[in-house]
Amino acid sequence: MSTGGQATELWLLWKRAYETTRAAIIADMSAASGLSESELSVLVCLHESGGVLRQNAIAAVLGWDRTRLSHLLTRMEKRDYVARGKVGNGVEVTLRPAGRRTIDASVPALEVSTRRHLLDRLDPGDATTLKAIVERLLSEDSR
Amino acid sequence: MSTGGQATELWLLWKRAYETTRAAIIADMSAASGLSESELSVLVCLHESGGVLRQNAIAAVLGWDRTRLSHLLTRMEKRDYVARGKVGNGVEVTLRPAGRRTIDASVPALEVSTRRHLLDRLDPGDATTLKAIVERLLSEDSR
DNA sequence: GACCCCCTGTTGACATGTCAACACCACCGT
DNA sequence: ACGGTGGTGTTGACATGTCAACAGGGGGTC
Repeated sequence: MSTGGQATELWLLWKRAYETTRAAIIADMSAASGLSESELSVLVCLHESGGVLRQNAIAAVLGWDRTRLSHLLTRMEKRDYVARGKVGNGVEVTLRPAGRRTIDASVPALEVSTRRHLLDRLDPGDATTLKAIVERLLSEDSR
Repeated sequence: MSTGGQATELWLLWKRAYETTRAAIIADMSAASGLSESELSVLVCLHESGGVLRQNAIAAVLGWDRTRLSHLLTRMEKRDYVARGKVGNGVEVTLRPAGRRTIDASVPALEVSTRRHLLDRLDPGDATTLKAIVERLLSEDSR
């Protein structure tokens, strides 16, 4: 039947589990706040940094392409979630009241949703192990 | 600094690790075969099932939306990777020679790539644990 | 058979992401 | 001051995904 090797098999399983979990969390968050996944990511970034960040820094934290962020911020600016201002070389992104209200409401909802779809489905030991594993994957960046 | 709870923190870490790994594997596979991630998924599905599947079944296996698959298959049909034929209620998707050649070449490349970016970065024990964890996430489908 | 309902898939409009080309500014050496 | 170079963002064309509306077959029930 399956001709995939060990590594492929693990990858496909991981992929499917991640995407299933992701879909569930996105659905929750979209219902709770009307935010898309990307918008939420950006707002969480800003929230955790006090509300102001260089566009550059956001892209780095999220591991995103500059272009993608630029397009997204253009859309978010229109909805008045954030403002952009030139700073020397680059651009500074600032959380605006509407964005702050939304993200303040979303952070607790996100914790509830991630707990329900992820943390509560794992044994306490597994949660610890999973965290260790992903941290190792992220740190061994001999990319 | 960060005001996220435990569950959110774990989720964001997992997300970042997954997306980083995914990007690396996609880059490899795109270079090796010219296939996009979605096309590869569909071809792997067909490959593992002997070359013929109901459109319905593909969507179920991949956990995809009907619409997405329909659009993608339309594009893949044009490139002659697959053919579609009506069967009773639904549609049967068949692997065509060009598609078969491509996937036959890609399966070994995928194993190499997933080994390099995922399996080899984990301790043997961690690999086993990760597999167990994702299988649990997938099976406890009290969705 | 006529009707109804569910399952399957398609279509078109729109949202989002990607890619390559470009514009701009800061810094550096001369 | 001048020109070069690298880092930063934007833009437009295109690829891909999502959503809601629709089309049509199968299998019930009467």
